[in-house]
Amino acid sequence: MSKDISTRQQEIIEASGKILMDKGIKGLTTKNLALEMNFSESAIYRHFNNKEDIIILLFKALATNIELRMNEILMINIPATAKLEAMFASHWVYFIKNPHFIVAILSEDLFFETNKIQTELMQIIAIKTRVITQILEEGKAQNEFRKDIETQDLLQVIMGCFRNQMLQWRFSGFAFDLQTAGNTMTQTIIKLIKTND
Amino acid sequence: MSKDISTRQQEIIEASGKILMDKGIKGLTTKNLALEMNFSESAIYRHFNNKEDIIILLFKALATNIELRMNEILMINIPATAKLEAMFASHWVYFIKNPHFIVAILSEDLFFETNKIQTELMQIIAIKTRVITQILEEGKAQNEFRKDIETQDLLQVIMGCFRNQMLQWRFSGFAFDLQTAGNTMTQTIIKLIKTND
DNA sequence: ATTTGCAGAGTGAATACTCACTAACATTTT
DNA sequence: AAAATGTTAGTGAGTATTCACTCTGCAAAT
Repeated sequence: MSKDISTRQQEIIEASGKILMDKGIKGLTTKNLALEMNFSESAIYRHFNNKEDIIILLFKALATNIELRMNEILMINIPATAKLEAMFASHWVYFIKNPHFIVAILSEDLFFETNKIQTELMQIIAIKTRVITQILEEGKAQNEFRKDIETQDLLQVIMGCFRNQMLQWRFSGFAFDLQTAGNTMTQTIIKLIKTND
Repeated sequence: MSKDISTRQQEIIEASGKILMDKGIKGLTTKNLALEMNFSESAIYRHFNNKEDIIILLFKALATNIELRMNEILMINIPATAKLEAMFASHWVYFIKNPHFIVAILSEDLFFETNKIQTELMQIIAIKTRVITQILEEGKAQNEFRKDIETQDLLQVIMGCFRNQMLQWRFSGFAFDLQTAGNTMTQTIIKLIKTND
């Protein structure tokens, strides 16, 4: 139960990511994992106690990355609107590079698989909630965003739109340009929530 | 391959619904289904060719119901805003009564299971798209909704918010009052998309 | 000499589905 | 009315397959 991730563990969660992309959550089996790693099924258990731990490490990597990127954006001294744009843009870039995370994060079935996984996914949602809430409050304070709607409610709209965008991309088989579609969505949201001129 | 649904088939898809609620999509096995029906596993196959057909019939029932309810709302002679409210309200009532459909509809894994199921789910999305688009266009024509955002983009926002609301309800274990939360969400959306006074 | 990384063969449990057969009932023929 | 025939809805045992995971042993690195 060491906390450091070995290179082999890293390789295994990368292979898991590749499988998620190619065959979806149902394809993420020990057999396919061994096949992808070019070693036997039993070799997996030299590096992980069980399959759940692999998935948890995968989510931990995502959570760490999101937290890092988001905190960076929060610290820059720019208007809230620009922060919102930067936040979305950062996500599109990251998910285009790592689309397997979308497969994992959108799987409701995975969410209900075990308590540990559920906790890990909640953690990611909590991070996003915190960041968006902060940006919204900031924007309201600076008179960038309308104040006639509760921050809580605006948050739901933004989270919903974001998830919907990812879902559509995944359903399309990652066919369309997420960056373009994502930016359109971002501008739509900004139009909706900004103060009236 | 008769088109009419027998009472026994009806009972089976109802049992499927109950299982979806109690044990989620992973619990929907032939074993559990037989247990719920108080007969043997093999008896299932007297009424359905395979498990897929059960799920498809389940979705067909949902699609038929949505289409019926939505068309009814579209025909009433009320403002587009009221239609949007009525549409959402109708959904909350229906899903509170039939929460198992939420489990089914939110399962991405089910979506990617087979082509037939995918087609069936797409059908439901298509119906919703058509209805919301029509309401939005109507609202724009009547100067109820803002015209500076493409209908297509507003549609995405609404669909995203709706799905998000259902997802939260499901994640909470159907704990909170969907009607109250749903109405708040509806009012938020209306505030966002209505023309400025 | 011990640990590490792996292979190979295996485990039990679960999965959807099939098979031969049966009891109860309905319809048709005698 | 009685017998023959067919249908419907069920059983219980069994199928092949897949799943996550384990046990034993071996070779190479430390």
